[in-house]
Amino acid sequence: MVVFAGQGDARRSMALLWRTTRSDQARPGPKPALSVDLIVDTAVAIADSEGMAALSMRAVGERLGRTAMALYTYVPSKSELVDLMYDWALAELSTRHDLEAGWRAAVTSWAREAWEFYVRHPWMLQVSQARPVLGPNEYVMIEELMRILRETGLDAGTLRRVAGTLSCFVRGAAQTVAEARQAPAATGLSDEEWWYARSALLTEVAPDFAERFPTLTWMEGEGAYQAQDDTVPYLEQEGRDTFAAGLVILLDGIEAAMGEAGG
Amino acid sequence: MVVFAGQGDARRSMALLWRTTRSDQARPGPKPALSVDLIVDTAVAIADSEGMAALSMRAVGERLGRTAMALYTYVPSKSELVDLMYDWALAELSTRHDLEAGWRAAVTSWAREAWEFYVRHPWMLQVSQARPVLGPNEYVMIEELMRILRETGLDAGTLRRVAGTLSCFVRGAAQTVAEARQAPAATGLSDEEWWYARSALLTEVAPDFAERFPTLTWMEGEGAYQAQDDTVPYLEQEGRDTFAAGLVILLDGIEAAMGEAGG
DNA sequence: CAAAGTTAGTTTATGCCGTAAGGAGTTGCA
DNA sequence: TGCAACTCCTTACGGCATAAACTAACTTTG
Repeated sequence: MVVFAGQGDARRSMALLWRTTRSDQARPGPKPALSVDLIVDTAVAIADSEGMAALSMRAVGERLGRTAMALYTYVPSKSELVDLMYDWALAELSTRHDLEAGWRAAVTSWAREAWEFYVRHPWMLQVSQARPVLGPNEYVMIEELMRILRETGLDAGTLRRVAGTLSCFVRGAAQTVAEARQAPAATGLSDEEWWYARSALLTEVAPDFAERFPTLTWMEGEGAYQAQDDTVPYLEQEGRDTFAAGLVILLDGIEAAMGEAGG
Repeated sequence: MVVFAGQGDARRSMALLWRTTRSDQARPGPKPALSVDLIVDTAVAIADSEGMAALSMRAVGERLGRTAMALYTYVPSKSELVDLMYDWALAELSTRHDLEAGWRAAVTSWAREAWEFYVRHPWMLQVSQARPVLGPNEYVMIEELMRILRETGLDAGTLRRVAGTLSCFVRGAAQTVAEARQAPAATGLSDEEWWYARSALLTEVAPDFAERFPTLTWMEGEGAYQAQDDTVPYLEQEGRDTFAAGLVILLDGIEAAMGEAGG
């Protein structure tokens, strides 16, 4: 019997994720002033508003009027805290998309919701996906997508691949917009200011741009990079636009796969 | 006339990216023992083999037999170094995909190459996409994809959205596999060991798994999560698999869009 | 009721990080 | 010869996660 390194820690972190420990019975020592839930909530608030880079044990502790070390009574390490944040945030996703209007509408609503969720919590995209956290809400999210996709009649293996493709796309599309939103605050420049300054430098540094990049120059001329709506920052418009179009492309592709499989 | 914050730095970083500074003329002071290229090369080597987290100015300096501070003579800051690494690495992508066999084959080869590239340089995926680096090789990469896609006959706006969708998907799919590759080294556990330990804990912590997640349980039973090839780690197989299937789905979706547009 | 044991939270310290500041040594040009 | 420009170093600051040792609060046991 092999005992894997860190298995004891794994047990503790799974217990935290699935909340299987009972803490109602009286225990010696001072009453805890904090709780895991409170710490996770606070950490999520920091990551939402100031980004993952600003999330430190000190910062969380400070918001709660404690030192960084105080948190270690509740949570084994920062990485466990991030795992808890990850699963905790996923709880806000809805679990029952309507299948009345068909799988296409349901997938669309699942994807839109997930996209908005990631844009709202951009730090989620920085948590590694391999070796998933395996918390309850992550399973709920996957189960929900699979439940919808099963309506297509595709076999289980194809379903897994389709779901993976959708997830990759939604995450990727959300990341672009999330980064676009953070950029102005991070650099102190609006999209327009930034682009104005950069494009001036670009013609300075690459005066032969049009010859080197003819297709891009053509697209620029066709107005492919023109803002439609002046009230929304350009990069955000482009991101939303790409997501909407990409989703249709994917759904059409899935329908094609159903046709081939005789679904 | 507004002068934007950081524009002076922006000029220097653009000059570094596009290599428009000449250093051949004699200058006072000791001969530089290092060079921007050498530093960028070394930094890329570290990020490739040990991950972005292991990339520090001290680490780069040490490999070159210098202190961290020595690098600041060549490169203004770590974030500029990362920008240089980003564009430098992109240079290895090929610029002339064959269009003889049609756009589908060309897009497939572009996507495969990009996917392999990102898996080889996973740290690339951690460099923000909004406010792009705007180096020469980044433009080459986009130009090449657009050149291929233009064969579809779609309008410029649609092209932009299709290209964005493809990029999101390729990046997302590559990220999954890149993380899967790093996981065993990071945790000291193979996929199988890890899964074995975790699934034991999972039944402990969620004995009612089958009722809570019926679709996932069904898929498991159908063998959707079964490894096909014992010589390749499971997560990597799944990632490759998803990428291949997703690409076909996307291409079919693009064809559908061409049909609608009468292309 | 007192001693013992457990727990929450603190302070302190270690070894990382990016990088500012200032100094030492090297080189080309006046 | 001297100055200015240049490379590279040491030192230092404030940040980070977290280990270790401590205090103080509380329950349980004798």
